[in-house]
Amino acid sequence: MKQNQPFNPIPEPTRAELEILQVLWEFGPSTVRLVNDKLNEQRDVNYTSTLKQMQIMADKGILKRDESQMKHIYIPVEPEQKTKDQLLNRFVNTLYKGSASNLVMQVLGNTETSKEDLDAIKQLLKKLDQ
Amino acid sequence: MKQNQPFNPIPEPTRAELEILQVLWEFGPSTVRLVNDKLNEQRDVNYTSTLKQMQIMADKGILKRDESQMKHIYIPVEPEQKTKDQLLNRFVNTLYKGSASNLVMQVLGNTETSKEDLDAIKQLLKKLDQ
DNA sequence: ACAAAGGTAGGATAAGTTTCGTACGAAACA
DNA sequence: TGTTTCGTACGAAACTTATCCTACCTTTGT
Repeated sequence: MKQNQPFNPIPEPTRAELEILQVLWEFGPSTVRLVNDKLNEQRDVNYTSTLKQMQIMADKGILKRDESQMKHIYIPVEPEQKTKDQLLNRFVNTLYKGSASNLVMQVLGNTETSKEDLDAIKQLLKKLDQ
Repeated sequence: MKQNQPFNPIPEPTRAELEILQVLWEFGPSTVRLVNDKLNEQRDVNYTSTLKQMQIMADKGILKRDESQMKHIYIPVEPEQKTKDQLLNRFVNTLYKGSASNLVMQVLGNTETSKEDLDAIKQLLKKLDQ
């Protein structure tokens, strides 16, 4: 199997890939079995589908894997936050002309947000003020 | 050409479809020619590609069109805000476990936001406080 | 030792997306 | 009036995404 295209940037994860990343982010480096079990708590997926998907992600350089055991362990190459930043940036750029505050305003305007959350946001704003 | 599947919900726009929607949102109901010209300010696209794409969007029910003139006029079926809400919701759900404030906090933490924007956000927060 | 269970690898396939070539009609114009 | 320009329609092709079947190997347990 081909591995890591080292000179190309890691591509953005697709929808199914994102599902897998969520599991890895939550549970840390994992086997295909664990990931597949978690996915099946939400919807039916065949084991080999998850396997194939994770192999492809390794090919693309999204995941690396430890093959020292028979049960390979998969690990995201990029940290969770970096990937989320990347996705958030594209989202803001394409939908809000790159203006993060436009996005924030829509979020605050259109969803109910808990009091604690609002407080946390206010606090962060204060901190940013200096 | 098949039109409007009236009983199915309008699907989320794909990436290329979103590009087209952006133009229509900015310039209002438009011809394929105009949309294609705008797209070509950013990247090379063949006219018939844009045409085909917009025809497909009409098929899916994302766009409707006025065929009374030879140059058909395409119009988004859903208002801009509704489509953006939809996309935002999916984004928040898949990346931030549905917590809008998680998203907001990341945005505020990770990008430079202008003073005016921050003020606007603070004001909105105040308003939400009541 | 052998069967069952669980693992990886590698197609194959189906569906969706994106792009564009070709055909052909309508309008503009020389 | 004839040609060039501009428009739509249709189909094909290339690519991507997602899923799963089959083959085959390794481990486990009887």
